[in-house]
Amino acid sequence: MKISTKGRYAVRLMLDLSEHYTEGYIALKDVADRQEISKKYLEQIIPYLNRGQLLLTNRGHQGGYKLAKHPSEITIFEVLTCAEGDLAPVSCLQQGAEPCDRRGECLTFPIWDGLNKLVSDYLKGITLQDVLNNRPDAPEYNI
Amino acid sequence: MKISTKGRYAVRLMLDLSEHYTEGYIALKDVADRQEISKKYLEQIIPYLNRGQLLLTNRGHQGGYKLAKHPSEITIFEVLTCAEGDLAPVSCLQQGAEPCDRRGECLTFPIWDGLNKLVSDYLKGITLQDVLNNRPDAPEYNI
DNA sequence: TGTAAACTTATTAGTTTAGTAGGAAAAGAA
DNA sequence: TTCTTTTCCTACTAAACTAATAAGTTTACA
Repeated sequence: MKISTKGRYAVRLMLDLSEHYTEGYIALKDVADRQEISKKYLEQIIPYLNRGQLLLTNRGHQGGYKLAKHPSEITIFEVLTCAEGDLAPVSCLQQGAEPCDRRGECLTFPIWDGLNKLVSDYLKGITLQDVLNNRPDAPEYNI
Repeated sequence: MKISTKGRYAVRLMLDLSEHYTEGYIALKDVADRQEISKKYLEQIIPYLNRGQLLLTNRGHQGGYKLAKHPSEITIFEVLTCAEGDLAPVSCLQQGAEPCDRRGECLTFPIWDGLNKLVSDYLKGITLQDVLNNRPDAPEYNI
């Protein structure tokens, strides 16, 4: 039931971009320095977030990344599923999975199904903005 | 966020023993046959459940396993934590973990903390008996 | 003494994790 | 044009984990 560094770093990257949302395109180097994460490793996580259309990119000099939507419009669920893939606790619950042979007699299916819904709903209920607002030093009004 | 076969098989093993709770000691071979799980693999999962004092054992001829408590007194949470270890989604939330260097400034901690509580409470709220009662053909009163 | 069961330890092929490494392509600046 | 700074892309790797299989030991009933 662990979340890998890929997912956790993706969330931290997106939160860092949220904190600097008004500052235009942010170089990955700056995020890596602030978050103390290997820039080379972050570079590998970026494509997953791009595939989910969560980022805007500028290449070359003064280039960098910017959130494709306002922090209040991006949920932790979106970020995690982009980075980690389907969050379903068992493979038979994954999007497009064909039902397993034991499905009819499977006593455990409802357990995992319930767990999946619970986790998904929880993570869908938290936006990047929500996390920022929850900072110890959060201003009363953000952005 | 996957649950491994170790955890899933542990739950199925415990549910199988729940279904035959009144029949004394059940040989692992029978569970393995019914559940279509390698008996040799189940043998390796047993020690985890034993460490959690979830099972009673009889060795030798006519031996087998039996739940140490009534199915209504064993939760899915207990079974999963025995088999899989701490279910916390991030290592800094694990039992006895020392707080990480970035704890003070970590924006993501509350996310994982909330997720951990949510999942734990959900799984603690489901007993083996609850799962049996939820069977399509469940009798009105069990055991 | 035979047999059926639990118990123990070792091995293994394959996959995943968490990176590191090296360079190509783009684009603005000098 | 050339330099520099950035993203982008592919390959590689050590270590750990997963999901078993295998071989044999111990226990205890018949």
